[in-house]
Amino acid sequence: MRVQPFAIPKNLNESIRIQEHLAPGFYNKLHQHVEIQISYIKEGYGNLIISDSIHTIVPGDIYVIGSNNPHVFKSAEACTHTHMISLFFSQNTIDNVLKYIPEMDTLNDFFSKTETSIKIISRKKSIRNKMNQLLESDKFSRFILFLQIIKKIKQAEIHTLSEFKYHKKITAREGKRMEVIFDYLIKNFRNEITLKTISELVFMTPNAFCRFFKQRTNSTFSQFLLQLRVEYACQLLDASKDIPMAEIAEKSGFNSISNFNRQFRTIKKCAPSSYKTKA
DNA sequence: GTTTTCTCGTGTACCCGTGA
DNA sequence: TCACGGGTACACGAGAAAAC
Repeated sequence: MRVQPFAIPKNLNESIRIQEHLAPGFYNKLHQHVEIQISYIKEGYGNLIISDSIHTIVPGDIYVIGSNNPHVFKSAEACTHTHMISLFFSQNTIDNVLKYIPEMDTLNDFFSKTETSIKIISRKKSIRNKMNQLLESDKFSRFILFLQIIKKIKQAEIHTLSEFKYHKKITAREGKRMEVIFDYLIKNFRNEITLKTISELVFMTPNAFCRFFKQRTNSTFSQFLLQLRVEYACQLLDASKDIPMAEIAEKSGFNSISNFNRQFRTIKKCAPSSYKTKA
């Protein structure tokens, strides 16, 4: 999962870029780009890994990915169809609007919300409608819709996905390592993974690996693995109320139900049984 | 069946040295 | 200067057992 220094293809005569993604799976390469990204998941499910955090994605979700935040949308194994509408724009676009049109100053603090990446909690229906309209609109209408979407996001209740900001540019070499690490973790999190195994995979000593991983993700290897397992357990709990807790623990990669209970409570601030009741 | 407590082994952080 | 390795202390994760 090399962190691609991704360049969003954009014509010189447009300040925003609309992208419709229709494929069996999401674009699964870890990447980062200067442009802010607003994405509406129409179909498909899996996980969004962003900086130091992992989140379950389901149809209807809307995300704002901050500038240069390394991220990847990973489809679930059983997911065979994905549909996502994304909007890309640079901070300059809004700065220019604000500079010349004083009436737009209500958008002034938009960037305070998008310094990091966020998930939209409220006003999703109207944002979804406008994202859908973007596909059939001409350039002028698109820009108006873009401003309306920004305004809706500014008013919406949000959930911050990650507070962590990695200020340095991730190099190709680092990216290649992260690619190997994330791929291995995502494919094997249900099994036992030792620090020795994963550090050998990227030709590092356990000490060097711990430091490398922490510096790039603000999360320790075991914390990250734990998040992956708990998110997967939540998906299982959401999917069925009938699976016994011990089976969910085992399927999520926990060797004991006691450890599963404790770790779940640490991450989700509630016991697995109460999460199941709420789901 | 689920949650909590206790104990032991391992992962992590820190300091310092080395080499590119 | 930066990335990485070695050594080491300690925090914390994981499993067993008990309690609910």
